[in-house]
Amino acid sequence: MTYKADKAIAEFVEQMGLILQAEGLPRIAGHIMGLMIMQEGPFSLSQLAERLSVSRASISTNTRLLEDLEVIVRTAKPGDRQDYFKLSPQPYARMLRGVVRRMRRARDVVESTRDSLPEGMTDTHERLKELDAFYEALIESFMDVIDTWDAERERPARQARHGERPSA
Amino acid sequence: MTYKADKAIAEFVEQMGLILQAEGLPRIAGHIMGLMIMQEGPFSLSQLAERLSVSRASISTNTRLLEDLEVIVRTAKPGDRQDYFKLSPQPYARMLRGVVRRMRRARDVVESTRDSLPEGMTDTHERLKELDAFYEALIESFMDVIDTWDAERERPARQARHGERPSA
DNA sequence: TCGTACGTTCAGTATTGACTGAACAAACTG
DNA sequence: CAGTTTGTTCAGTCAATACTGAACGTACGA
Repeated sequence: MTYKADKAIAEFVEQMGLILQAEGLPRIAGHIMGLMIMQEGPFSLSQLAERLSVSRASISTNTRLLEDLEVIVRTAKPGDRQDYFKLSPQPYARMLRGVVRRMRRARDVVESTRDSLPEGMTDTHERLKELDAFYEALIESFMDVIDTWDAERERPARQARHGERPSA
Repeated sequence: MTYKADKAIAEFVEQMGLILQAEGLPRIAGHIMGLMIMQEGPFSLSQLAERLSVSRASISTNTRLLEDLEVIVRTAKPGDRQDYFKLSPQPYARMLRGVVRRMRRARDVVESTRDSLPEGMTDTHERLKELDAFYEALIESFMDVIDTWDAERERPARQARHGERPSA
């Protein structure tokens, strides 16, 4: 019944490509992430290139991107010169941190605009304050989700921790 | 001191263009939104085109886009055949609803993949469950923010409600 | 009914950026 | 040392899409 598994993997990889693309990331980054969710890995750069049928150059740039986003980590196997990649622990929470950073920048724009506003534009001031408050609420809400996830991680685990190869 | 105001408006319009663009929307949509935050309006299609120095065609498509996102509303002035546009009440909360919709679709992908998974891939199943839970938490968190904003609106106001011109 | 103003849509253009292949640098193997 | 393997980077290509100008349909006014 490996056929069903392969089909499910292929479809999910494709879909994650589209989902990540909708978030403004390269499609291949989504493919990599999707594959790693479906199969634990770790995968070498060449393995990823072959598995996803894309150039090693693309894999290189996209793994670096995902590494910057802290979604994946680069690991090494003893006695092997290749770099290996796998999902980092709590990859989604880490990714969310990046979103929060972007949102803080947007909020900063709003605030600096508000500060540079001449007197008398009280109505504009009010609208900017509303937008500022909205960003604030959103950021705080995100942080809550992240914290919850991190707390989950702290609990040292009644099950095996993610990211450990099973001995079998 | 109108110079300072104009400069602040121009800069904010530009920045909102970049911010919206980073969210995957057309830059001009950001310009429109930015202008409407800085100046209450309402603006006619032609006014927007001239004010932002872009074609009326672009304004037409982008106002329709923002209208679909429920960020702006189309209004009419008695005795004037032109369409006028202004920010809708709670524009940001409404925009957030769209994000939630997108996220629900992503979550659906995860769930349907999980359902179509053959027996034995317990590890994969686990990771998909984690992603599913993450989406769930995020969606719920968003909904909270939206509800808070809506509740704020319900309260008929100790202050002037947004979107109403103050008499002063 | 003709003329005008308005908004939409469509074909074409330009820009952005994802992806590739090739050249390259560094680290290992013989 | 020469030869391989591995990852990165860069120039070039291709596809997606934002934006424009023009043509169109519609509704209003004389």
